[in-house]
Amino acid sequence: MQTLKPHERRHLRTQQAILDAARKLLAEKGVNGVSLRAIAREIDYSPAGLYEYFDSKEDIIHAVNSQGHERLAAEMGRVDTDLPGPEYIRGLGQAYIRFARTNPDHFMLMFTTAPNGNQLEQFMDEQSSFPILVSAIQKCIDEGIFALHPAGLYAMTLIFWTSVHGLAMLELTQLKDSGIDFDAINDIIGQTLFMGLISQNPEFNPQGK
Amino acid sequence: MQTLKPHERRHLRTQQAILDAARKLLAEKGVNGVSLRAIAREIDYSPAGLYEYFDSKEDIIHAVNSQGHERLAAEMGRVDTDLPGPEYIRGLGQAYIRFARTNPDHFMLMFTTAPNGNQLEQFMDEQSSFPILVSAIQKCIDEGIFALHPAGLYAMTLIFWTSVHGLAMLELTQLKDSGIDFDAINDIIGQTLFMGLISQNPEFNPQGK
DNA sequence: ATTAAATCCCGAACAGTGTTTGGAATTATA
DNA sequence: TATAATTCCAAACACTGTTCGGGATTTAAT
Repeated sequence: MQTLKPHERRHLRTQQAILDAARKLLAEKGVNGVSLRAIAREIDYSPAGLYEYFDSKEDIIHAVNSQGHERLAAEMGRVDTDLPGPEYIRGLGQAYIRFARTNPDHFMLMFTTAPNGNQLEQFMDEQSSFPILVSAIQKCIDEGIFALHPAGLYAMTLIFWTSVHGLAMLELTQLKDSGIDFDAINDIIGQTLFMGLISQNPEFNPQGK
Repeated sequence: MQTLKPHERRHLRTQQAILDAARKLLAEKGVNGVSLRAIAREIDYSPAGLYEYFDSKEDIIHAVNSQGHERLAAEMGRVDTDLPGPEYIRGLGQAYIRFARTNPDHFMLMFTTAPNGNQLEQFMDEQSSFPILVSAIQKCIDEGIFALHPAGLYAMTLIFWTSVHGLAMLELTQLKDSGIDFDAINDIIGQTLFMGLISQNPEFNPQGK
């Protein structure tokens, strides 16, 4: 009973083909290019045929977003975990922004669609981008660089996440084509947050700059 | 020649009626509720009639967004400018988040639509939210709390803007209904950025906490 | 092997969308 | 008073997500 029946494997494979086509259209034609008819054309189906695999277009989008978060987490997972806490966080932030820059439409879709109930818990709990960032903050605490903030570890993680997320969003929307060096800004923000958290640590106060 | 002709005033008034109807629908029915037919129905026009006042729906949305930025700037303008720099910045951040929370769909639309060429310059230059925040940072510099960062005043402003913007975006999307106290997080972020910038100021290093 | 059931897939249609066209009615200009 | 500009709309077009009905095909049960 461990292995799936043939028609179940085909079903899963077709589902994935639909998601792949949707992601391809998203990258090539933008959000408006992702229509059921375009997806169906891409994989040699009729529009009505897709409803055998997803109940609605919204479900397809949610599934695409879910896999998008997995990809984002995978990118962040490629950062060397042996790096010192500060440099690890920096690497994670760069990976986050690089993902947004490489997949702008996918990133925008992921973070403009409200999650689907349990999708929130999945995002916070499972092997996702947030827990990875949490572990990086914990690492800095373990190394004695940060003190555990009274508001808790998650609050400390949100400090970094909101900052890098806001920067990524603005780069893709309001400040697009502004000529701003977002990588430099990202470093400055990271540096500032760092000094801010270090200065709140009574056990760790290196003199000088 | 200073005063407009009657039909020009009517034209402007109808244009504004279209934008008001669009904003009303946006607030009441969400983004998908803003259709040309719904707008036309709201102001007793036919869908085709709207094209006498705007060339496309995209133009209407851009105009709505432009007025949205004016409203956001107006909200931030109500913060007492006589407050000390730090508290002034805090008030601006709270106004920003409050606007996003009060007009979620409008805020999302404003910051998910790429600006329209000169719309970017208008946003950076005119009496908009960004220059207001810039003045707040300048105030902290004038008060000797911050040192001017080598990357410039705008970069320093971006530090605060991206953080509060990212927090507002996450509150409306990924972390909606998460139960997180975003006002508390906002204070923590502001506090952390503060300590970070102060610690980079050689002229200002108050001992103790 | 034969029957019953589940799955797969699509043509056609429906209500909705933004947009264009052509012309009728109104208003402004000469 | 004649001409031109402006205002407004019914109708149609191409597109969207979705539903329905039924014809194949594949699976499960007898």
